[in-house]
Amino acid sequence: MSDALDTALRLVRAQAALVRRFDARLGGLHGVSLADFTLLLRLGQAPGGRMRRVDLAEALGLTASGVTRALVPLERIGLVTREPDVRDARVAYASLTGTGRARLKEMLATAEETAEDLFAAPAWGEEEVPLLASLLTRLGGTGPRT
Amino acid sequence: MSDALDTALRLVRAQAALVRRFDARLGGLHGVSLADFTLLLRLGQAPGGRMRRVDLAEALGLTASGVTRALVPLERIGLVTREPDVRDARVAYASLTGTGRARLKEMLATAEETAEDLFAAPAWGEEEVPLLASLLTRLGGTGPRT
DNA sequence: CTCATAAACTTGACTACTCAAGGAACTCTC
DNA sequence: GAGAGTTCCTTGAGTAGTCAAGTTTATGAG
Repeated sequence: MSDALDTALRLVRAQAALVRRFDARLGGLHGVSLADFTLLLRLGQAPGGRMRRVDLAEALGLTASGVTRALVPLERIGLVTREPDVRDARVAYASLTGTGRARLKEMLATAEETAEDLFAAPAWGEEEVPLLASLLTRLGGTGPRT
Repeated sequence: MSDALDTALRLVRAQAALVRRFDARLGGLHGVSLADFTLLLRLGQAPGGRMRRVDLAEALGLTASGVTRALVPLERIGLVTREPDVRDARVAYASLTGTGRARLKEMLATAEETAEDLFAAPAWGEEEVPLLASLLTRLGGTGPRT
């Protein structure tokens, strides 16, 4: 088997393992999945803590319907609310609540810890993590779905 | 956000994009998903083209029930058959059929192509693909579920 | 031999997506 | 100002996995 195919398959396996670690940690401490956390994080980074669902979908690499479904439980537990747009009645913003923002801060600490554990010395050198990040970025997956 | 967390999130996005590319290519040409292909590939690498379902689960990073469900459509389209063990009536081997082996060979060519495209020059240097592979291997995900 | 425990597998109920279709609201052209 | 087309979002149906529970078979201890 070629290096290229081998690398691609390893990437899939590594991601599955990584997601499971994050899900276990975030789920255990905060009751959310990595996908939930990522969504909240993007919202937290957006001005005003709110985004149109369409933009959220693009930022997360999901479809619009995936976002609709992902938001349901987050709205139910009060981390996110739905806000209409004054100008355009088609758009419904997803907006972090106060609770959402507070909980996100705690989740972020957990996620940082988990990530640091994952890339801990001595297995990982100081410069290797950014190196991995730059290689992964070249693989795409950022920006709009094609 | 730390480099570590940023890198972890990039890995998730890169994998999603990669899986979509493989699914599109393999699905279009051979009617299978990347997960199907990976399963068939592992079977193909095993002696006699057959494995116990439990070992297949471990090799793929799935649960036993995931394997049961993944095999159903592959048996239905005749790429894999179920074979009992003579010694132990609990075990049911998953075994590549002749057709399965032939189709796998074609799929492998497609997968290799897709992987080469993904890591094509000039964006990717000769030495960078094995480098990425080695970084990913350090992240684990190979071997038994913990 | 018999009983307890363990291993291999399947099944039901669930989650998290996808795609395709559709409703409602906006915008553009005449 | 009326359609025609486009955008935003939701919904129904389907796929791919999870976990927990159950069945069947094997094994080891007395």
